Amino acid sequence: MIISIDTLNTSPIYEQLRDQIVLGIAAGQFEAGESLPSVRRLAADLGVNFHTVNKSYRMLCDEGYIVMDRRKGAVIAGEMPRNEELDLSRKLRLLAAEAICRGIGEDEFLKICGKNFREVLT
Amino acid sequence: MIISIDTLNTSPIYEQLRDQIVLGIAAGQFEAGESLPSVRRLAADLGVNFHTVNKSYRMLCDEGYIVMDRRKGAVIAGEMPRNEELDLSRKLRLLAAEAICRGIGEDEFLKICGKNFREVLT
Amino acid sequence: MIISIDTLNTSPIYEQLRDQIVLGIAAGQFEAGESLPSVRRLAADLGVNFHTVNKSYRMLCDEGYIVMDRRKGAVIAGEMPRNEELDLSRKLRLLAAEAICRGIGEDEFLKICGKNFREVLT
Amino acid sequence: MIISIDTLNTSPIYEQLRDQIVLGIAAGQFEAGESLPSVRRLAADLGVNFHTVNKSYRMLCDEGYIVMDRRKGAVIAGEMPRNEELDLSRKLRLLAAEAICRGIGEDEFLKICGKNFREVLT
DNA sequence: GTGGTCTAGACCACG
DNA sequence: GTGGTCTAGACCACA
Repeated sequence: MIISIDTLNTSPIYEQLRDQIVLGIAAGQFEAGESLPSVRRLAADLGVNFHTVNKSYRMLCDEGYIVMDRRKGAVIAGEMPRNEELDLSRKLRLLAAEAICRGIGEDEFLKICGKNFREVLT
Repeated sequence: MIISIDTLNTSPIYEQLRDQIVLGIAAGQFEAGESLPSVRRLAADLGVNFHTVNKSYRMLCDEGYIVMDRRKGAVIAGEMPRNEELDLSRKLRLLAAEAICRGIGEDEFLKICGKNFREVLT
Repeated sequence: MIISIDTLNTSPIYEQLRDQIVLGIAAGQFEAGESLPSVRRLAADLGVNFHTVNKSYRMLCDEGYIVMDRRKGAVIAGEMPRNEELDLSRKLRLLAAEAICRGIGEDEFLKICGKNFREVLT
Repeated sequence: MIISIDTLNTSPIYEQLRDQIVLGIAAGQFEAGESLPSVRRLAADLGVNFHTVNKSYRMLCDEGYIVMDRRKGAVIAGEMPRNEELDLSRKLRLLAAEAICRGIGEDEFLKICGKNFREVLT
């Protein structure tokens, strides 16, 4: 899996990392139980400090995407909890509002949603 | 329109403000050409620093939601540009990925999208 | 409130800090809503790095003892969740086992528990 | 006796092992003078490094739970010293503090203590 | 002035 | 060789 950092992006590196790994998991590029590269390894590869990668992993761990195994390092979680729908809804409403302000109707909005959903899987 | 800020929330106040105003515009609580409260007025009402409100207004202005008028202050824009689809898509893909990781399929995802779209309008 | 660090103690500084603050809250030395010293302030007072104090505060925050307020910094939480009984029980069973191995019976164990409970409040 | 280790657990394996053996001794699953499995045997059974088991045994030895016999290996100690009350009290105070913060009173705390004490013996 | 981010590098615990 | 802890210091975002 290819992970890249955009230094021009305003969002912090650890968040970019976290997002790309989530996208990778969703795309099926990682199997459940598979190990991610070690924090120091990935940090070296990306040319960032290992604390930064560590923070991403910690975040993914808190969110249930990965599990820190004492021996295998960071491992893709098997089953992920479904509780966080509230936050998904909150974010979706904001995106919907931005779309509405730009004159996008429900049908078109759903079409965009579907298109992006499928793009994740490719 | 009711705006509430949460200092416990991790997202900055100016962003919370900006988001709620966007939601308000989408819900039709403001007409095009209508004025928002003055920076100082809103700041006083919310009990926040007026620099904070100022930053929100500047943000909304940069994004095309409002225009700053020397006399009428912040005014809801008439027509808003549709350019930012790239960012909409980027955010949607991330939300889709998070949903996929939690076992939500395309149909259910679209149902959630539709539900939240309609909730904005109420 | 007096916080001290024992460099001879094997447990990490951030944990010692966390524990002492929990003891302080239980003893009523902090009111709900009261602010803790800023991370950098406390770090300077204790002669440790601010990241270390930061970690303690983050931990206390995750556990619900404090809340990070964007303006007031770290604030003692009003109501704390009661969910963590499982961990309390697990730890208690281990302590009980150690006591049993040393020939301490239930009555004496409970007497020790009560004594220490009351000592926290003083 | 059934010993299970959890590599996802944040506490080190040697400590998990040590804790479970202490619980086993308290529950009467070992007689004084009885031998524990050899370091290599237990390590193989659990699928862990034998250094890890070794460290647990050394720990138990230092604490007086077992004695290392050149022929019989690790043997459950006959009489265990009662000195460590200080540490017991320190840990109990912390648990009491956590309980107090969550609104648990002395009576309820003692009830929980008693319940867990008895559970160790079963 | 507050916390957040990031870097850099040291030492230790663990397995 | 892995992650965890701690230090030190820089810069930025926020209010």
